[in-house]
Amino acid sequence: MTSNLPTPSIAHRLIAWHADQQRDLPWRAAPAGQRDAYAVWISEIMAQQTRIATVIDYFTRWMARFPTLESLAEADQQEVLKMWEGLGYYSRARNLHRAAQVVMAEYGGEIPSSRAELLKLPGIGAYTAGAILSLAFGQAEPILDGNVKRVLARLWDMDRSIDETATTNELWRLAGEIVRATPAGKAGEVNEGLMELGGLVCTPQNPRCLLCPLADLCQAARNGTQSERPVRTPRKRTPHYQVAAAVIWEDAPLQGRLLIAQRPQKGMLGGLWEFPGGKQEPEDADLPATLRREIQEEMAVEIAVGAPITTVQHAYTHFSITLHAFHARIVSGTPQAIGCDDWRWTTLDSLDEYPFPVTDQKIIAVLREPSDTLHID
DNA sequence: GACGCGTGGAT
DNA sequence: TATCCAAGCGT
Repeated sequence: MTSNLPTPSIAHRLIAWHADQQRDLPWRAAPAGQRDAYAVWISEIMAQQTRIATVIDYFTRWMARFPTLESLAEADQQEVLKMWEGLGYYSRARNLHRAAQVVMAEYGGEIPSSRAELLKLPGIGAYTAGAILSLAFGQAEPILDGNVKRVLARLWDMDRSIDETATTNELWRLAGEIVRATPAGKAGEVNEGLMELGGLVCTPQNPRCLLCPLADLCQAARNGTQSERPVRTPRKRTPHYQVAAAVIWEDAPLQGRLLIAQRPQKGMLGGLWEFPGGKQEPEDADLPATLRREIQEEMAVEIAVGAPITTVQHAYTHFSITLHAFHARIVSGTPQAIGCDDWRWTTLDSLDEYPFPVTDQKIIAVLREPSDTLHID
């Protein structure tokens, strides 16, 4: 399925190209291979499934607030999630926080420098382990992320989907061959060069093959199949749901305190706060009925639903929603944390202290708009 | 192996 | 406007 390519030449060219073309990013203060392991770790976790342009500001703020692994381990989880607010995939932040505490307790605060030990830490998988080992500790360990998959799938013009396990194994093997053909101490530069090449030149659409240092070796370029590589397994269509959220006022609408609930640690948006509510089910006559049912189940109170506030459209990766927010008040009962981890009465101003998903942030923005239209009936 | 897990930029 | 999907990991 693959022809042999000169891996020492690939490594050599990647080192030269990387030295000349790599971007100036805040986590690249030191040369690849001798960076602070904590900074490498944070940047790699943030960059998972996330665009670099988005990561830059989050990384800078994070390192200002949690400059050391110890400062992260000692922080409150709510503050960690607040720093992650808006980045998505919040288990990354929860795992990072837990792993920092493990490293403090088990390794005296020193990030381990072996693959086996790194893989034990929550949130560190094969890719992140390889990145830390090569970029921080200079070890000749391979990495395989989306960029490297794409570059290698084109170099070897692979016609099997890169999402299949067999293909992934083959790609890991090739990434290992390249990094082992690298001069001592240069593995970080080669690994980062592969990623950077994928990010700047060997892009998913319209690859800049004329600028590629490996163009004459590339089997996809030779065969004219760049736009067909890598082969991906098509994903399923995403369903759409109607979701209702209640802004429950302790006193009158837009006055005094309102009720927020903390989502369970496990599952979607775990540990974040929200306006209580949920998905509309077939038995719900309308969205106010959805709200009354959900909040009775989650917090054991009966509510009266008032005027609509706003509607938010949002597309997640695997489904999309229309979120309808309503004013509401409690008719009977006192809130209990049943379907949520915790709940609070808070003022509109102090909502900033809590981490919220972007959908609820949009509701908050509307509540803060000076407006005469937010009456309850 | 398949699925759950967020967000926003590009096209 | 709709669709894709970016430096993956855990279950």
